[in-house]
Amino acid sequence: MRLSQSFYKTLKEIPKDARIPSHQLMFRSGMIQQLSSGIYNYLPLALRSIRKIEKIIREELDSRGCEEVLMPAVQPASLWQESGRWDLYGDLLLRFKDRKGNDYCMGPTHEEVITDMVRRNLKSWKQLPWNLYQIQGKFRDEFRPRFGLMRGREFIMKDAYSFDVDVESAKKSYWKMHEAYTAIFSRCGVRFRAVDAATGEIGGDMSQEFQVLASSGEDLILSCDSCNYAANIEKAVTTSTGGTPDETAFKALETVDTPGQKTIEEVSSFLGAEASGFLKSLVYESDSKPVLVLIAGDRDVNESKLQAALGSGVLRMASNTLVEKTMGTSPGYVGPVGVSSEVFVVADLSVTRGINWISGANEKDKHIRNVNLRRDFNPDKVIDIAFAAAGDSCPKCSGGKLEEHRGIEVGQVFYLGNKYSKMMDCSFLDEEGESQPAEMGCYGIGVGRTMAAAIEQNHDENGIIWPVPIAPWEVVVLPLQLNDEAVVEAAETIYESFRMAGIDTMIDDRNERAGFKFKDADLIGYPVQVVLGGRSVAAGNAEVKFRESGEKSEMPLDDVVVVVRDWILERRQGGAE
RNA sequence: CGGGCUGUAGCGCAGGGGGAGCGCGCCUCGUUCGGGACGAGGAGGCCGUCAGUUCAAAUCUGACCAGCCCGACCA
Repeated sequence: MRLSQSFYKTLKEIPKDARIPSHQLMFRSGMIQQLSSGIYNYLPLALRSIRKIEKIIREELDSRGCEEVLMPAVQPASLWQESGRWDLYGDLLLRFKDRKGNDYCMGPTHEEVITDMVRRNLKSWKQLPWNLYQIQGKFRDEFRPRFGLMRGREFIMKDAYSFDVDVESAKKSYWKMHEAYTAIFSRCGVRFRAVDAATGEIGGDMSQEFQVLASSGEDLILSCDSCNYAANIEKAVTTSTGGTPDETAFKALETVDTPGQKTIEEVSSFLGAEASGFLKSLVYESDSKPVLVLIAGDRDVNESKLQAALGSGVLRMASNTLVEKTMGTSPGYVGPVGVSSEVFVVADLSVTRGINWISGANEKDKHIRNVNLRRDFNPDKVIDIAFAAAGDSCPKCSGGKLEEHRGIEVGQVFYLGNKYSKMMDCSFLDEEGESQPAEMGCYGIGVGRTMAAAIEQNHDENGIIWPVPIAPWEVVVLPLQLNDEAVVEAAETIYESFRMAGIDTMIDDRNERAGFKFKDADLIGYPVQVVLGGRSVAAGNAEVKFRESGEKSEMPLDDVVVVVRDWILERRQGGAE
């Protein structure tokens, strides 16, 4: 392609709405432009990269026996009513009516449609397993779109769904997709980790996210410094830290006045005690029933763990009114001692680690010292409901400590079970002639987000540094003096040779000054720049610059194509560390 | 959905009751030509929309719309 004819425009200044590097660079390099909040045009540069990511996905999935389909972006409400999600999905679902007044939505995901599609065709166990995927635009009316393609409302997603005869083979399908994802992201040239993930409303306990490591990531992940354990903080397990507390060291309960001191911070400084010695007592409302939650003062409640532990549908912090009604005091003075047996009490494992806690006294302006498990309160459940944190012991190996990283979730694999197949009657006859619901899995990859994450991870102050496998163009040829015939001829010859060699090549044939072209080339991030300047060409040479290392080398014009081609071919298959 | 901010040329911004401006970008000419050149000339805006106040509104008031930030939420 000739840059002089290309539909693109670079900007020197950073648009004010772009906050993170990938967004700024995609904007500045002319890859994307915003049409509306969270909705973008993909210009040629961006689309080329996206197509490459899609090609990698297709190759890895097709070679593992998956088949591509394409489902509609617009979906009838009836299917969503059947699965029960028409009411559950909330405002994230963009709904509208057609001319006849029937309800529709823009598909935010395709479990319903695929389940419907499969059930029309599935008769016998002999047909399975199936694994169907598509690459589709999805729409989710995000509360807060941000960071460009990182969290848009309309976005390109690869979603796949597996259908198996039983749990065992469904898990095989799951791990096969896990393997495919590992191959895909390696080939895209990003540094990533597969981490245990929370399963949200769908339930089940088998799900992993593929997280690209980047400081701007929205997700917090924890990984062990000595084994392969890694999990999203939403999911990361904490373990009990102590043995049996020494009951002989229990001291007598003592009520203290703490006028106006409500938060752990306030009370701890008022009493001169560490936050870790406090028993934080929170009242939640789980499916309209109050639950008292106890946790060490230096820990935070992980609501997704709590929700899973309680098996609740809707979980939220109780209103002040409900707290008063349940505990007889306002938030700030709530504690576990003397709680009505009507109230369900859940304690985090951290509560077992210490003795002589300080907690609220269930009386305004008063706290109690020396509160002890079993002697003074008996939780109905003691279970891991805390957020894990950096420095915690690894739940999987002995001696390992957890480290914290930020990540961008680019993919998730999910074992679904038979929730949808049961709800929507997607079943087959097994070997005994019995009707069985299919065991399902679903698997997503954010295609645009993967591209953004790659930029987030691979850039410097001058611009993007594309990994070769997903670079829009692999090489740019830069003739520096268009009025120098030898330069132009050398550039055109090399450009043609690259094209013949199957290298994706751009030639910057614009009549611009050298510095201008260099800046643009660095910004757009071509992995290789072949620079043809008057002096070098006169000496029979070209200069080759590698974007990532910044390394430049002068070489004979005749060698350029072979050297650069070999360098590119070595890297096309990706394989980040 | 709560709290906050912003809408003036393609981008970044200044102005703040009576002439619509600056930088970058764009067009023409000349000089320049290896890290976003310089000079001269030029094109480009219903100052987000609608209403109100006023002799007069980009400017004041109100409503609405849009975008952004913080929070809550999230496959």
